[in-house]
Amino acid sequence: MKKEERLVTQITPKSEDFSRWYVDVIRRAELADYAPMKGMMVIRPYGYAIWENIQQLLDRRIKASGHVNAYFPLFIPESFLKKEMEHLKGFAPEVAWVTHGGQEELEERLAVRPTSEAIIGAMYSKWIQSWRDLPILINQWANVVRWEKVTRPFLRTTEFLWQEGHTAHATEEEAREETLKILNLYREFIETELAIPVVVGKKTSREKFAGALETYSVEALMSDGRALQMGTSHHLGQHFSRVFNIRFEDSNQNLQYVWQTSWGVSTRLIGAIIMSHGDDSGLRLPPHIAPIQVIIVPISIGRWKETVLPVAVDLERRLMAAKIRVKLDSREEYTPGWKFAEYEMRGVPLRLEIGPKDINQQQVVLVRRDNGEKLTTSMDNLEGKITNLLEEIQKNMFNQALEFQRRNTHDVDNYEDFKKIIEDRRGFIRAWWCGQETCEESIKEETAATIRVIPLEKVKEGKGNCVYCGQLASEYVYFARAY
RNA sequence: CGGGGAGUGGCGCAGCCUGGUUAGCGCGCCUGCCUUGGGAGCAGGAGGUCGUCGGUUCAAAUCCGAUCUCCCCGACCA
Repeated sequence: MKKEERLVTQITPKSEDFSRWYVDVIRRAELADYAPMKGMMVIRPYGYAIWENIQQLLDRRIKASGHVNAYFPLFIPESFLKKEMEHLKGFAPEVAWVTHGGQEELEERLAVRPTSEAIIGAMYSKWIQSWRDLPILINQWANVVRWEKVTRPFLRTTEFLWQEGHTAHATEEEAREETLKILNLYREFIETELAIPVVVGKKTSREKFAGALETYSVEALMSDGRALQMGTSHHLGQHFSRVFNIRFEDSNQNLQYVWQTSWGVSTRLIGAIIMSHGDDSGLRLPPHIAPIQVIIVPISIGRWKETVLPVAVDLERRLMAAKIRVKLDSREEYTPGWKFAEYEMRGVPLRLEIGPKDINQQQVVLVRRDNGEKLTTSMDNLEGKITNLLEEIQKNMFNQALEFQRRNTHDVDNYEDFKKIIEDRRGFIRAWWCGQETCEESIKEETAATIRVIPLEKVKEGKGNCVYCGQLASEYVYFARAY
């Protein structure tokens, strides 16, 4: 959209200042607001509705793959957290502690969970005795607290909402299979429902979760060229089962430690939706998760209340019956033009305009948020047409994002190009890496880019020279500056 | 946590350097009239202990100190 045509003027243009644009969108679209405590935000109804849709669509998948939901305590005794040292070290700097109960000082401090491996591990040791008790496939929807130094709405807040899955298995193979199964579930969910293309793969040991054997992640490229980790799936090995003593007797009467996994996605996904799809006019929401999929704006001219409004009400009823999330904005105090701009900013995928002219012709005007296309269509089988159109918008948004990701993924074979691209254009950079942490570290220091993933699906076969040290390398990996 | 910038009605800002009596402007909000196919117009009106705490002074939005919060750039994380 050209500058002079911009109707949404309360938002800083994306090209001018991405960070301000991001915060403007969040506040103007009323997704969230800053709370009076550092790093904390209130998720407002419109933003929470998006989260509820995300929850619903993901929860369905989690359950369909054999998991069940449960709820564990918010507090974790310090001694539990201390059992796995690597885990403790990873989280210690950002744990909030409860030291008093009312006036009385506690015997033992309680951590406000930064994640629940410890408390869940402690419970699993009580629940698991036999191979017949396995696998345990539990998920919980919860809030966690991490005292981060730098915060940003949805991307990194002191408290955030997420789901965390925690499973226990009899064998390592089974645990690894579960880890990858969830990784794929996340990929499919994010691409299908959030319309965000991702790359999936394994984290380097430097980037893996504190206490995990292996960490896998789902990464996406935001429209400013920086990468965002959208979800992680960890193969925990037996680290936690050994310290929490989670043992079972197998069918050969041998006592064994279980193999575990944990995995999660958070309200950060909302940040990813904003940054992947948003434009200068504000949000663009994929239809699958949009709280309002269709906004009906009656054109209020003359005796519109007697002529236009009843038809609009009827259309709303019809679309609702067809399970479309529709809203009719019949407020008199705002002009149609104002409403057009307002719902564009809020990212509503489809606008339905209906005025006196349309009623004479038995038609409506539909305007797509994804590409601005305006089409006139008859009212016959409008439910069916809109249902199809929403699906088309969903797919188109994914394709637009995929096209962006492709254009901003660069294969490089020398460090000079690497530095130049990271500096000028950002995006994903794919290059050979020798596997040494020193190269990874040096690249990070010199370019601020990190290895996002070692992709599961090989991009290139064979071997090449490490982009940093030049030694023979067998991993072709994704680099990017990340959030 | 280091470097830079900023907090003034709901939002965006001016005023501060060079203290001075009723703290302005645009948008928004309220009332009325009139309008309504891309954020209408006119008239009237409400709303601010100038982030917070302390200090200097006859006098502080303005000067000094502390503190909190936000934004940007760097080291850690969903």
